[in-house]
Amino acid sequence: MRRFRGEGLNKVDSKGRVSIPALFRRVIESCDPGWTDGLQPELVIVYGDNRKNFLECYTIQAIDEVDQKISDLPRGSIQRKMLERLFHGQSFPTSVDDTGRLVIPQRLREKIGIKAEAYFIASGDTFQIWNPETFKEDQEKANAWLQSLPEDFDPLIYLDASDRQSDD
Amino acid sequence: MRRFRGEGLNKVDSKGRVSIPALFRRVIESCDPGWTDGLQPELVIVYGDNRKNFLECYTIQAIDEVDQKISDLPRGSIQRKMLERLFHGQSFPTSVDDTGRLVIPQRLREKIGIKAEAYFIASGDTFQIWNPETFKEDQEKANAWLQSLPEDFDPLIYLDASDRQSDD
DNA sequence: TAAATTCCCATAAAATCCCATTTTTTTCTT
DNA sequence: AAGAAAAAAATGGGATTTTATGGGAATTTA
Repeated sequence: MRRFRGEGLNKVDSKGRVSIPALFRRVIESCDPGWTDGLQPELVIVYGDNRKNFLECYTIQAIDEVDQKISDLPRGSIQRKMLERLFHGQSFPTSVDDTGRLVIPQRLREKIGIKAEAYFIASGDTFQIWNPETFKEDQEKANAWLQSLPEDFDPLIYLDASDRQSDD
Repeated sequence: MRRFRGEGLNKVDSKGRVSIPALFRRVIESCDPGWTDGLQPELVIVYGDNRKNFLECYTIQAIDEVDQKISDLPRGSIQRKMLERLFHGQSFPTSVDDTGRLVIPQRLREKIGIKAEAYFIASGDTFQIWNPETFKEDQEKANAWLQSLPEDFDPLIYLDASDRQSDD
């Protein structure tokens, strides 16, 4: 499973078009089982969680995994209903055009307050699209929190804390 | 099996006509084995479950699967009778017209309280048609529930809860 | 024959496609 | 190592196509 890595700031034009950082495109392509050179690689934008002020972009492989897990949940359960709404209803399937751009529909741009520029940041097997201002604020909060920690604190300690009982 | 994805709000005119979101049409077409370019793709509206205040729309493939499962049940069983009534009796076969619209009969519009607008939302291999107001209320309940959870709660945790017992 | 339904056509807005230009990055050459 | 050439990435704009929607005529239904 290839992972996204990196960040980028690109312009959004009046039609909502924005270039996807080239490195991200390589991942989107390789994680779309139906993609082959010349085609437009597909992806899915999930936007329904109101507590998040960014768009979360899933590769086809990543969203397929989510879909599979959802269908493993009991029919009629509240969890399943909620996740179906979020991932099936409040999501937008789209593709990367032949110039490497994505079109973010008006409604989604408004939702996260994007106007002239969009900030991209990798997040494991998804990447996020933010209003640059919003991201900056969020980042400052994160920095403040880091600052509150002892001088010699190393975030990597979290890694050792998570027991190596995993399943991958 | 192609899945529906996305949502949309469209106008309903005095004749009961309403555009089906274009992305949904692609799925309806590809899931109708008898469909070919130029024809009107078919689908089935199931409306009998009184606990649900929306219409559930099945592709031909999806309804065929349901029919198959029903016919696997023992004849005369209460379960079979109930499902036959719901899916065979209280359902309405129809098709998408050449302008991408569906006609919702008067009776069904009244059942779910649709007047000037209809809200569409994907739900796996079916999609639902709601009165926009009704959906909003329902969604607010879901949001309230989300809000009641810890700040950093991630709905995805439900996914991980379902054991990695899969077969892929 | 009145009401409802279907068919046909029209149009504005939005989304998509196609092509061109500018920037940036990489490669090649001296 | 500097500069030139080439390749890749980012961006801009116009033309074309698709959507969503409205309305009237023809047809069917009750």
